[in-house]
Amino acid sequence: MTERVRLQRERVLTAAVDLADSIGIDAVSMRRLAAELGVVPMALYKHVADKDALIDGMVDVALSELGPLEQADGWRPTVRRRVLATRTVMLRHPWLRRVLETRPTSTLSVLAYTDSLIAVFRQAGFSDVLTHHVMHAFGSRMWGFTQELADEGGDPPPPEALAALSQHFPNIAAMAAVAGHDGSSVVAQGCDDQYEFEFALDLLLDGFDRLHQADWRPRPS
Amino acid sequence: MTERVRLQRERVLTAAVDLADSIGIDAVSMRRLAAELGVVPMALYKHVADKDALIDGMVDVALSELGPLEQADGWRPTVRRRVLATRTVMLRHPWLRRVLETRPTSTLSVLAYTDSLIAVFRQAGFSDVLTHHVMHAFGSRMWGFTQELADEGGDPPPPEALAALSQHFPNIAAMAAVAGHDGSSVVAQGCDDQYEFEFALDLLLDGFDRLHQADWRPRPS
DNA sequence: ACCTGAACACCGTTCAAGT
DNA sequence: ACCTGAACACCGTTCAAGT
Repeated sequence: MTERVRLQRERVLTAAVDLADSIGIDAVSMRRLAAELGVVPMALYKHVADKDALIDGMVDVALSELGPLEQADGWRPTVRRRVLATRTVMLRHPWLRRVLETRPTSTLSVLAYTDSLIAVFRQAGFSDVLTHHVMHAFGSRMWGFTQELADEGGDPPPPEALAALSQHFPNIAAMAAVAGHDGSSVVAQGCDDQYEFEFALDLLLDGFDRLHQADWRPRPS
Repeated sequence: MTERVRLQRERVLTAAVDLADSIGIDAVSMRRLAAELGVVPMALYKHVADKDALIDGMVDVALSELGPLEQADGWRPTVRRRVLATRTVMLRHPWLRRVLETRPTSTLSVLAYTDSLIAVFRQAGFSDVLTHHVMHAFGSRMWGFTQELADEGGDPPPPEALAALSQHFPNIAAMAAVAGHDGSSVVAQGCDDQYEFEFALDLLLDGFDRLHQADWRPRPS
């Protein structure tokens, strides 16, 4: 009985995840989701308290694709591997980025993920204070997403717009003209997000490592 | 005539900013804003094309509180000062964080801000490639906001919830128990966001500096 | 006791009717 | 030519009526 309810709830949540994957989270409404499942909108309220609970559940479903954290070698490769694995989940569910960034409420799976990452630093001998700051500095990058600076998706801008842009914003234009690390122009095919993400990730990890090695501690006040 | 239209538009936008500041951006609707201004909802559409344009305009208004970038000393204090100044604007308009994070479209003021920051690095002799990566690594932190890891606002959790939390998530609990840099418990009064932001900012600037000093260049592929 | 259709209080935006 | 009320196509959620 409760087993059946759980299954029904799971079915609702995975349907919501699939729907968000295909039509975007903004288009996922209780009514649309109900239609997708062939039920009346109100039927959903037996499985989720309200729309907020639905989204929390969607986060749980998506994060469940992530296995438990595997700690084989040192803290640094462990964290790196973990975050990059999380990143692949984020790429699979593009709506997840905004949901995690936007909503302050933490579901159990979010807390569990954060907890397991903190554990890696602490077990590696990071002091609690340093770990605290390190996690703040990590910020949303611990979820494996880059900050989107520019449009990213959508059509490339028309040539005349590019000309106007480079006139008004020569520095942005110069950045856009930088060749990707594979030699191709960034303008042509956008940034190599994976490369940029790993660059920033390694920069952070370098910083963490350096502070840890130097036995960083807070200034006495 | 066009002057009058501009003034009217400005009035609509600043009213929207004030409204978002006081009741939150989610509660700002075309209808609510119109009511605030004592006009019929449709009247707004003479000054803004649609709600997206309204929000773009709100971003412009908020960012206009920021003066032009002042470059007196080296790149590092210049960038640091600039970002911390931007942070005060963000704190004044809490809705701005989500708007900037969420919407990929860039208004002119957003582009101008980004361009002026890029200029600082380039003029300091950062190569274009390095500047590119550095701006990506900077990410949304160039806007002066920390990533919100936890709830932040709202009521503090009840004691029994804390007990349950520390049992299931001992590492998160340990982080929460870390004393703030002024010696007070974080649990009692939340993190010192300003401190955490500057910590992360300096960590990034350290990394940028180190790469620049070492004359970093991309690996040949 | 359970289910659900209608209804409520909202949205952003279109459009035709009115001046 | 300008303005605007009504209307359209949506929301999330309540609640009472029906079985």
